Amino acid sequence: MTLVKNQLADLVKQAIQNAQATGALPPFDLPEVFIERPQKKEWGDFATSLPLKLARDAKRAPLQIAQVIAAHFPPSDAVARVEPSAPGFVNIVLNDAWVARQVDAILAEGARFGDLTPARREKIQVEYVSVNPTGPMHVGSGRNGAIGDTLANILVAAGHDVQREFYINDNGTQVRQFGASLFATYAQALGKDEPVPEGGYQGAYVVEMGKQYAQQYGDQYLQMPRAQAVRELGRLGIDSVLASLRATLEQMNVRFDRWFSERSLHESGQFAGVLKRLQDRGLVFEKDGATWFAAQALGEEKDAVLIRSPQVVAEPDERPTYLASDVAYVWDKLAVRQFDRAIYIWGADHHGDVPRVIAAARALGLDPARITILLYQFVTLRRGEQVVKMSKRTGEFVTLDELIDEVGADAVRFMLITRAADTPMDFDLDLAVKQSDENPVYYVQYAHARIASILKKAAEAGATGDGGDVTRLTHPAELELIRAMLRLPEMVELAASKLEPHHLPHYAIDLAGIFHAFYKQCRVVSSDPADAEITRARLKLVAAAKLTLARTLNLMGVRAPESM
RNA sequence: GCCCCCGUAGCUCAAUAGGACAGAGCACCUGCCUUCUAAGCAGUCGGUUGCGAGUUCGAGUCUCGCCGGGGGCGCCA
Repeated sequence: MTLVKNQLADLVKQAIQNAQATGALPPFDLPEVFIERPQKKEWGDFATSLPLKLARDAKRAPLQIAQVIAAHFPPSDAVARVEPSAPGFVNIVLNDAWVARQVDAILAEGARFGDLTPARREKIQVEYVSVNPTGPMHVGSGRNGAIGDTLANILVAAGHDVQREFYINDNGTQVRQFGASLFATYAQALGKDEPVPEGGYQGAYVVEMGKQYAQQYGDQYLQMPRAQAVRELGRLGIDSVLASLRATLEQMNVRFDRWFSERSLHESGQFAGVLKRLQDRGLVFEKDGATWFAAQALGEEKDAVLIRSPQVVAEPDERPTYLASDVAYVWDKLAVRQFDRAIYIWGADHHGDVPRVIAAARALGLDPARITILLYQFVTLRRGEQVVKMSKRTGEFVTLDELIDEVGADAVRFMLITRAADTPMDFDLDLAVKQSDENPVYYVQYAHARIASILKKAAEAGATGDGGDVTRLTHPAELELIRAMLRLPEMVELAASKLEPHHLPHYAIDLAGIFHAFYKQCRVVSSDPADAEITRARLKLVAAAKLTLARTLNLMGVRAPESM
């Protein structure tokens, strides 16, 4: 479907060219025409402030330019009126009959309504969550997953080839540390006096896991060399944590195409190859026994360590830093797997790492414009006035699972994507639970369920929308509903181009509200034979509305229930 | 000290590339269920967009300074 606003932009362009041809406007280069949605209904369905921007080049007063554009506007069956408006807007009002006919167009598109055809179909990777697999997820990672998965859905709708990936941090010190903590709780479960090491993982879940391993494997890990037991328990622990992360994420409808192991970057020699490339470009040096990336040579503030020195870290496989993996990973994404774009969803606490990854990409000869690192701000968890501090090391936090249990997966996911990513979120658990009944997500889902109920009632009465004449839809509430549905493709375009999923839930609330108002004013299923035609038309209308709501909910990863 | 993000109604947040009189939900108050789901509808109340300058025809949005909150500046992960 071509976006209405793109068609209108073309018409505005033609109007200006027509005016220039007749001499009503002087010649000048046409800037890109932006069509916007005005805030007030009186200002029409669409508007452009182009005359205000054109005033200088056209050497005319803005309002006069608006008048000229309106007077030279080419005829279109979609447009009823074009009105100049002070101080220099052109307001465009759609033709109601054309609007009504879009119901048939929407129904024809079916579940694909909202899909776009991009100017260029790109191969895009979205990498999200990627939380350390050493414990349960907290709400922050939930925000990551909700944003990433929704964004991936949006990019698919926008016509791109999207791959969803979870990067598993299964390399280096933390695996051993996690393993050492598990070894301790495991040994404790078998009656040994074995304290959890300094800086180890302390949570109750570590104790739980230790007990479970003791039950499952007996004392076999006490029989082998300690270092081996620690390593094996570490990997075992990561695998079982990953399985539970996956279960939690699936509850929220967050899914992945691939789980990518950090360790594989080192085992496959990928990192070694990338290091060689950097060395060939003279961007690697040795200092104090460590191997450094010469980021300063690329304009960064500081150089950064790629491989720690043996004096500091004894185990060879624990020497590569996070940056080392990040450098190999970005190479893998853009050069090996050849994604056109790689989108990373990171917590704001990693913002300091952004310049180094970008610098590394440049150093490897990759175009940094292909990389987007989307930072989302922290979620502050409160219970009333009290801030809930979270730390995986101390094991003190509210898990995402607990939150989902209390509030529900749909509500959690909806709340987490409703705020713009760069807005720090305040999440009051008391309020969230209290308000879960009145959460906007239920308002939207309720609209969908209501339509399902109407269609069920209609089916029972033997009424269908087949052959309905949608041009009978002339009630203001009907037309407003159709106009609202027509905004879905624009929302997809907006959210995809700006990588801002939060527009979707706001649109959903809007659309649901307009449906509820329609529902109050216009009865769909009527037993009066005189209403047969309007009933048919309205059944088409609500079918289209149901489809539009369902699509919007699906894009957000939220269920569209048939009943509530 | 330096760097990044944020500050909008009592609360949680929107505001599409700088556009028109800054909008929703929650909370509060007033009405509305004999007909398709009242998890609903209609309405009331609520603002010096943290403060002060600047750029612009036009600033919540851009620039500078200040105030407040969060985060980051390791051979941690």
